[in-house]
Amino acid sequence: MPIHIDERSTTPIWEQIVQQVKELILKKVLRPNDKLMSVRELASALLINPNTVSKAYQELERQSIIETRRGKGTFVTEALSGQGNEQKIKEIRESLKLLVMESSYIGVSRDTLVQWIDGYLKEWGGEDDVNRPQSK
Amino acid sequence: MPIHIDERSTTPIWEQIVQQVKELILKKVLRPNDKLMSVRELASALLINPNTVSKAYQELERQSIIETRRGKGTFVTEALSGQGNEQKIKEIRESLKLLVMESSYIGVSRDTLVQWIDGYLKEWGGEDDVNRPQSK
Amino acid sequence: MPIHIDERSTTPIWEQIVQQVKELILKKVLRPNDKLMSVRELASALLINPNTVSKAYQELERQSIIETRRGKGTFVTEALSGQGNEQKIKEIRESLKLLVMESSYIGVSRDTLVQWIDGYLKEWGGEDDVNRPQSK
Amino acid sequence: MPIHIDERSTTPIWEQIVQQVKELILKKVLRPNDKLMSVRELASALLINPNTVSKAYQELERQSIIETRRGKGTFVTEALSGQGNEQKIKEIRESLKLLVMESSYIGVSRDTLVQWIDGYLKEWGGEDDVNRPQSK
DNA sequence: GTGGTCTAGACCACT
DNA sequence: GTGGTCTAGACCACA
Repeated sequence: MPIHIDERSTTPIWEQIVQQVKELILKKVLRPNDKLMSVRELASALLINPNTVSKAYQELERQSIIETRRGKGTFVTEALSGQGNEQKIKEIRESLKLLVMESSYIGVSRDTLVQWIDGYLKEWGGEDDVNRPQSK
Repeated sequence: MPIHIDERSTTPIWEQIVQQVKELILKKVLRPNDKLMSVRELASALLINPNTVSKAYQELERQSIIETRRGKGTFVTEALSGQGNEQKIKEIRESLKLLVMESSYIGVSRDTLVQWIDGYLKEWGGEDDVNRPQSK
Repeated sequence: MPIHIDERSTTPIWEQIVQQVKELILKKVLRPNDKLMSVRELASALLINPNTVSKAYQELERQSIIETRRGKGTFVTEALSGQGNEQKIKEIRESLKLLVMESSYIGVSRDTLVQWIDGYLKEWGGEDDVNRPQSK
Repeated sequence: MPIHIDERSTTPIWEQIVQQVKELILKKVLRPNDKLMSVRELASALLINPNTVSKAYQELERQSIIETRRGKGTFVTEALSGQGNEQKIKEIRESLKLLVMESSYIGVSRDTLVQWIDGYLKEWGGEDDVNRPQSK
């Protein structure tokens, strides 16, 4: 569970953790029912405040990506909901819009963007529906 | 120059203004040498503090997107240089990565993303007609 | 971290701070990873508004001279990259031109100018000793 | 008397005029007792407000670089004072300090600076004491 | 505790 | 009229 923090980054540490856990799951380094490091373990490993890790875990739980089983620890949830969270989609579209705008300004072409997207998807496992193992 | 602020959003007001001005330029509603609303005008139109507008304008100027002429007002810059800002590209790639991650989780396919991108680019298209009518 | 403000000067306070911080770094009074005074501390020390200090710090960060770590404070950046900023060079040449013009008018010779330059460079010299004593 | 204004520049127009007049004198395009264009002439030539030209001329007069002879016009003064205006010297030293600081940051060497200085002096007429014709 | 954002209102230089 | 700067004081997220 290799997570590393960039202290300089402007994105909050707890958010960096959230993002990296998600990435580890997409990359299948972490799989459903795998146990995460405890809050204290991870905090001391990263040399940060346990509160910060806790906040990250809470956010991940809120997104139903992990779940805590009392007395046992924190685990990756079984199935990742592919339910079209409308709110989330809106956010993604908004982010994408800004991203395409910025790309336009500095001269990054459409095709380059698409290439980058494909690059990431390939890196994380190829199949188009990696995130919905039960369907199909 | 229709700008509107989302008070609830977590992104700072000044940044919302920056983004929307950029969008207006991409959409060619604002064209090179066009005058922006004055700091005071825009501030009272949006019911926000002039300082906030000022900060937005200063950031836009820093990015060479607009320029202020003393005592005259603020204007859209002549040409948008496509200088390959490496730092900026890094940021875009990072954002894109997160965005693709989120998309995977929520079940948004690669093709949908590409469609969205093409949609935005088309919307800002290259036509040279002044103030494209929103209808059509 | 001795900074002092000239209230009479026409150059903005925030810019005076920027300049003096830069000077302190060149003089090696401040070194990479050193922590700057907090916005509030410096503001109350200088009897100015925290916003003004903040603006100075933000400008220094924009120039990659310092960096802020959330909730921790503001620190001197590791390495000063000598990236050949063309725009900046143009500005320097312009300033230098004016300066030489003024010098000519007032009867300051070329050699005097060169002496002054050497004086400054020597003052900020390359020695690696921490906090060079002003005495000696 | 070729003067041109950069509307985009952040330095005030009146100051641009002051600088360029000084430069023209150093370059000997304008010589002692030469008549300057009238305020109105110059203003309409530059498409700017006469007040702005007036302000520039006032500043030049304040520095004893030009003088107005009532009913006759404005003229370049006879001899340029080489008196070591202490205040002015202080200002020059301060500017030079900042300039050298900035140069250090972006990696412009001492020798480059000296070359630039020599370049300007040569451009304006070579002799070291161009500005004090009466001595020697 | 840290820095980031915003408001309210003031003054200034430039045109 | 324009934008730039500063003050006073408030609230927020982050650690």
